[in-house]
Amino acid sequence: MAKRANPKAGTQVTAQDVARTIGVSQSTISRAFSMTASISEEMKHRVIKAANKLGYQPNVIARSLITRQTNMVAIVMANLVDPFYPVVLDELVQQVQAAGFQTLLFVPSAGQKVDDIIPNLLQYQVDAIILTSATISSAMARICAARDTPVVSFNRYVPGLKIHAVSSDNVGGGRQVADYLVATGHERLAFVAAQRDATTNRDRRSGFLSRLKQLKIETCLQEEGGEFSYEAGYAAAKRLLRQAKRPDALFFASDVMAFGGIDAARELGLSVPGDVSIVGYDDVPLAALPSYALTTIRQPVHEMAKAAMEILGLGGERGAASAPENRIVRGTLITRSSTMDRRAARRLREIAPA
Amino acid sequence: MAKRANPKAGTQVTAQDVARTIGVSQSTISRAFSMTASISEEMKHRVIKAANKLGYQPNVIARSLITRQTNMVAIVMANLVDPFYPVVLDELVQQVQAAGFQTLLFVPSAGQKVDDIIPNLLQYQVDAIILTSATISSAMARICAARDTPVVSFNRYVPGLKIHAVSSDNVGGGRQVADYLVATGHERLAFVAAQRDATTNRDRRSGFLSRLKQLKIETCLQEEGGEFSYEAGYAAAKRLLRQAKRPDALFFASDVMAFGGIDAARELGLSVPGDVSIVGYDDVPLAALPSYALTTIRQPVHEMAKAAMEILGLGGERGAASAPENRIVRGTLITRSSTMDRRAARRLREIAPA
DNA sequence: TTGAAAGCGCTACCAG
DNA sequence: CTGGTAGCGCTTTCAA
Repeated sequence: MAKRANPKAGTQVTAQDVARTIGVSQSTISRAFSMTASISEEMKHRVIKAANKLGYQPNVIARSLITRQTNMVAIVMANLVDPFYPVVLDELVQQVQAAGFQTLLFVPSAGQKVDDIIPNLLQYQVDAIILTSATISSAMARICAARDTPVVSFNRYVPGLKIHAVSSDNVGGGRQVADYLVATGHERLAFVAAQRDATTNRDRRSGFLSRLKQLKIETCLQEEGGEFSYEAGYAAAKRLLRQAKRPDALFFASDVMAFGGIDAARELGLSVPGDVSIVGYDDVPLAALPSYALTTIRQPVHEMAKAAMEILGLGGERGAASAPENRIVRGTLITRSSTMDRRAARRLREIAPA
Repeated sequence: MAKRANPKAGTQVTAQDVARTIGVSQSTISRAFSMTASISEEMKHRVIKAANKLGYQPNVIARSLITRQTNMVAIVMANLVDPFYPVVLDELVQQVQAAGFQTLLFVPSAGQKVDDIIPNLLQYQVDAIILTSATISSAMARICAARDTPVVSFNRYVPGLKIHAVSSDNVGGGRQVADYLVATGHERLAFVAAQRDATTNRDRRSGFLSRLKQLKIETCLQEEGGEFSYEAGYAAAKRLLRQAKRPDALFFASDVMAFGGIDAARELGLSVPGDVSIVGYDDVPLAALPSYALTTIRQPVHEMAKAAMEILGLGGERGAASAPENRIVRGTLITRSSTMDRRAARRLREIAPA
């Protein structure tokens, strides 16, 4: 017989204890804490009272062993530094909790591959996995599928990979920016890219460039930022703005990059938007502050999180989608004072030249 | 007999399955995945090979039922909006993971009391609880104590409450700011407070004010911000800076408040630091950017997290502290260009008056 | 070193 | 509606 091996043993009040004190069976205690089981109101009250007196709380770990549901959702956050991600995490966690689930958070440490941590999460028998800006191998996707653990990739997708994905309409966002900058009379445009392989980066860029081509705008410089970071945006902007024929509008792959771009421009003695317009992507909280007042595409984080929950079967009607779904939610252009209408300025100059 | 009630059943490969395929007992499989149990190298290899082929992964949920250790640490984050908290969360999660634990994250939704969610976490049998900028009642503290679940309050403490606490030296930080502002020739100082009951707010303020008194500086305005928010800082600064005899230095209870203060000053046509010096508290990443370049007290987040882990017994040597510990880590003054030396400026004016 | 068996705390089935 | 009982997948004695 297994005798109390652990010093902590005995600390916990079990259903058995409650059962004994009021002289009923342990099953009855279980029923009192179940929504579905049938139990008389009177008995339920007796149980609850005794439970409270003893400080009994059902052990959900033991429960999950039988129900095969831990009610835990794993969230893998590849990045917490970019201010966009706290927003995403907040939204995700709120919705997970609202659906009655707990969040098991994992932040890969530097150099740790997401593939390596999935088995860990699986061992914890999580009911679903949400990957933000991270990807897994198709082998790992298969392992998750074999265990019936749905996986959704948030803010990124991998064509051909058989997991669900939710992202905002990055191609459409790029197009919106192109339309807007052209409509406001910008003539020498530039796109500052981030990680080559990130779908967010690729789609924003291709939407932007293809629309410019449609609009017969020929001059679009492209600069590799390398990363979605302030420093990358800063360095790229410096390079672009020091050119002889410098661009009159810079579109950055993300807001933080754009912040770097604005600071770089100011450091060069250029006015934003007077000399150069700056556009970002995400609409992080900082973009709204007067110091940057950044024109940007707002990512519909709330809707994206909702879509993720639905796909995972944690939303309204339960039951995860079986075929890999790829949901795309449309963003909105938010215009602030990091951009301006150059036609008006030009007209003004024509009427009253300096 | 309980027959597979759940549709998901059968999906999982169990130790029993592995045992059958290589014709050994299930206990042997268990031993192969245990550090301590004695098993021959050869057998271990056989087991691991078979396990890999079948895709077997131990079910840690089942394990924890016996070991009474889930290896999960609950982190309660009252706030993810203030940019200081993502930094804290990142650090905390990294250290929790490095110690071999998983993070169960809880973000109270608007209006949700922390006391109400603790039972939830306890049901998940977490091994420890970390509360950031949140407090629980002494009744709840007692419940946790009765279950031997250590609780540490991070960046806040409640005198008299019997839980562990880790914070930075907020009194000392306030003092450092006072010393610095006085030494650099500021004469009309102001402190912008946040939540009255927050120990962070109280201590920073009392350190600041008491040192000023020691230094025989009489004029220190105090303004209630109300909250640790950009808007609160902005509004408070507007009120202070519109006064006839306006202050020449503002010390805000936090960085985000200070950002609001800087923007307010600029909106009023005042130069920072030319007309007014601004000091914050926390040293969030944004404080380092040129647009704000905020002088502030850097909170030693890494050291604070380390202290929390030690107290909880998750650090180097295991074993939680039994008596409530209150650890205080010292911060550092980081001077940037939101403040200036007014003595130099004054001397200059005396030599060559405008 | 290995196998057999008990049981962690709970749910789910079966009778009554 | 309630009690009895069989296990969820695992660790841990105890014997061999």
